[in-house]
Amino acid sequence: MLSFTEENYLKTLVQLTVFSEGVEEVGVNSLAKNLSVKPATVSDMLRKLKEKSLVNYKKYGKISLTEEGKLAGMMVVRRHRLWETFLYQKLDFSWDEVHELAEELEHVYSSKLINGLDKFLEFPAFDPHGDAIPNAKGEIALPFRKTLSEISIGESCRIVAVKDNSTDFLQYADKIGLKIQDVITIVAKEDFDALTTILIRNEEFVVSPKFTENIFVVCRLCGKAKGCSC
Amino acid sequence: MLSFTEENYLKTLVQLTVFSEGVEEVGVNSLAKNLSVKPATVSDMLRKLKEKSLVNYKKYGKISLTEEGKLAGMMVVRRHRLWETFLYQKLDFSWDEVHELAEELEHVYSSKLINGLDKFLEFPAFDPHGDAIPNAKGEIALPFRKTLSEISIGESCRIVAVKDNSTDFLQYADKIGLKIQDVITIVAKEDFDALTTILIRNEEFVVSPKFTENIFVVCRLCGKAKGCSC
DNA sequence: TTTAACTGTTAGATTAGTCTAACTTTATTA
DNA sequence: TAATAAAGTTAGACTAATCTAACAGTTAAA
Ligand SMILES: [Mn+2]
Ligand SMILES: [Mn+2]
Ligand SMILES: [Mn+2]
Ligand SMILES: [Mn+2]
Repeated sequence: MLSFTEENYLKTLVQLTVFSEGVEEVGVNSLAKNLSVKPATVSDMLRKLKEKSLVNYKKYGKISLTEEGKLAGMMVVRRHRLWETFLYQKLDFSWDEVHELAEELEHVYSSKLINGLDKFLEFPAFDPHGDAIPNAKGEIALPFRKTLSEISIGESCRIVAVKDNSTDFLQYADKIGLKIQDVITIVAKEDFDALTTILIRNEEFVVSPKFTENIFVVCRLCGKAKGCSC
Repeated sequence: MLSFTEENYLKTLVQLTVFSEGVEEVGVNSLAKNLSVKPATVSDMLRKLKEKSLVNYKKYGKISLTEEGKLAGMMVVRRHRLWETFLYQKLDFSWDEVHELAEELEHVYSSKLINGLDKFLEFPAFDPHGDAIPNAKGEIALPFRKTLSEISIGESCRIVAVKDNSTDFLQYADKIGLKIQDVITIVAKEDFDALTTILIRNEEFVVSPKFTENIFVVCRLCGKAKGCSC
């Protein structure tokens, strides 16, 4: 049995490695920052997680997940995203309200519950933020995606997900009418401060790099992020 | 904010007083037994609950809930029973599977979640075990009910709820085909050991007092437990 | 290559919730 | 009423998760 806290460490490690293209291991400070605890606390906990064969790690070394740890972390992500989908689809929560509650619900462990929920929702592929939901085996389709900040002037793309799940960001996105699957065109971009003018449904908005870096997009025609020849 | 543990103390106090006809206060030992902890632990916790004005209590005295404590305890019961209903109605859990999971889900606090769930389930009045669900204000219709053990030979009654929520008991009830709203007739009862022969849907079963004391019934015609003149 | 900056570890303290063992108060029974 | 039993409290200890402060190891710069 894993405690809430252990599960949070594993989930965060999944986010920091599995979901971070090209990153296989992290340091104590980075993990501590992402968990909002002090490095000393992480050092301690790592001993316990290593004891349970959930992480690969040695003193002063880098941290990575074992297969077992990765699976456990993936299951937390699965539960989180299924609950978000439930709240959004069935209880009429908005996409900026679901994350906080899912942080708690994700720790209620029961395969029967979570697989029942999956079936009840008719096996959704994505959560309300456009993130893929791992299946019962902990497998997930890791998509190649660009961020909106990588798109050039004059080009169009399709929003598939958001990186930031914070209330602030999501409510701002709502305010300018942005939705998953929308098409965005880059109208202009300042070299100086990267302020970008975008076009959504015939309306223009000036947005910051903080915004454009938080939006995942693919080619609006073929759905690919890399090697698209449309 | 109340911790899981504090919520469990309050919920148990509600069960031991509010839901126990004629009982207004309990002792440390009884509370300890019901929470599966030692009396010393309860003594400690009572200081904290008193500090927060959730219980009335003084050293070596009896324990009762304040209005505030009662409301908080009722909300835990509300969450518990709504989750049981959700699992039973929407995720196809059987009535002997829901209790354990609801013990965890009941501690996820969010009015929006719980009132949303209530609405989604179309404001159910009873949980799968026949127990009334408190409303959003913590109010509940406390029914007068007898236990099956109080019914005389030759009389019939209608099952409205079960007292025991344990897997063992509920699976046994399933095995003999017992369901909420069934009509039961007392065929015979031994003075010696209170073994009782009952009739459900034209089948006879011999059951123990442990069983008959765990079944709540009312008059099969008027639905009353007391003062029925049918 | 030596120092400075950064990264990570350890020691000691704290809090919540629990326990056992010893003690105190209240209730019951002889 | 005095002895005994039952109920309840307190002291001291433990675990998990956290912190701060001091220390140690690693990396990068001067
Ligand atoms: Mn989320
Ligand atoms: Mn999400
Ligand atoms: Mn229950
Ligand atoms: Mn129930």
